[in-house]
Amino acid sequence: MLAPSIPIGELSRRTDCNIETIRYYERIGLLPEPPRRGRYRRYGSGDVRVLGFIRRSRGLGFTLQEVRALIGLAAGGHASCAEARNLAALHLKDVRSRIADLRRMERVLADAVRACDLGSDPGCPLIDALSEHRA
Amino acid sequence: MLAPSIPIGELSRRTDCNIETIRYYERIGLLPEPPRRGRYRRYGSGDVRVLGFIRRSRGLGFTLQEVRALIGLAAGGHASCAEARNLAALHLKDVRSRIADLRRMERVLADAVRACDLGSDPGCPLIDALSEHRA
DNA sequence: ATACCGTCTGTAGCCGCTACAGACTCAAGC
DNA sequence: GCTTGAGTCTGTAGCGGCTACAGACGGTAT
Repeated sequence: MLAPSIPIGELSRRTDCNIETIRYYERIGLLPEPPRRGRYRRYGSGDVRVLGFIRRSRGLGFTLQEVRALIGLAAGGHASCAEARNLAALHLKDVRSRIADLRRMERVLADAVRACDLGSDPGCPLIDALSEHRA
Repeated sequence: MLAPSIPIGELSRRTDCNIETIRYYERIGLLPEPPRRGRYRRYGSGDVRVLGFIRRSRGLGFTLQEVRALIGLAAGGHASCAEARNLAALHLKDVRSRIADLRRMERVLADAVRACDLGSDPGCPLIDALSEHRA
């Protein structure tokens, strides 16, 4: 095994992850503290893999807590698959409900913008919609 | 005009807005400081309307900055409609791009969960997808 | 009198970063 | 050797939009 030799800047470039974010992940214990050459952190290819894993998980919208769990499951054996699946399924539900929320917003906004463009309304359709109080 | 007589708890109930949030809005200058009876805030029906407006705007995903602008536009005359429309159109774009992001996540997650359920994979499809490094 | 609810202020926490300031290390060029 | 510049370091504070206390006080009902 080669001694870890990747400086933080290069890790940042390779994983497309901000340097500050890398240090943040270390601070909160998501990434292990790497060995140092003098005061400088030095990373190995394992760190590149782990950080890549984290970034891809984040890209799917998992919270850092969930990422923590996923890393644990990834380290564990085959048996973890069911747990990972459940975590993903739960998160998928959440993603879908957020999509539903956004779609509702989209519909109302699009309607309001369209009504504004038509200009047949005496007032402003958007402002009116926001002002109206119908429970 | 009646003297404002609605205590904060009732305003909270009427607008379905947390008491702490109401005070937060006041702190950041989104809601005006109401008159007080002793140390207690007293609100009027105008406040109910404004806070309702704020809550509905938030419900459409507008940021507090945008809400601030919308309130200004609502106070201004008819001429503000075009500006309000543009604000909404801009925000709509943002909502749509967030939907697109979430849909990408949804697709990947759903695929992974499905693959996990099939169980034909030697490893865990989700963990593998997160581990794989293909740029 | 006492219990209880409502309200008050002030502060700190949540998430996931991001953005500094100000110090240092190190290699290359002159 | 001396300077310059890029990279890195620590520590702290900020963002948005709340939310959650603690601990004090007010007003009403029993």
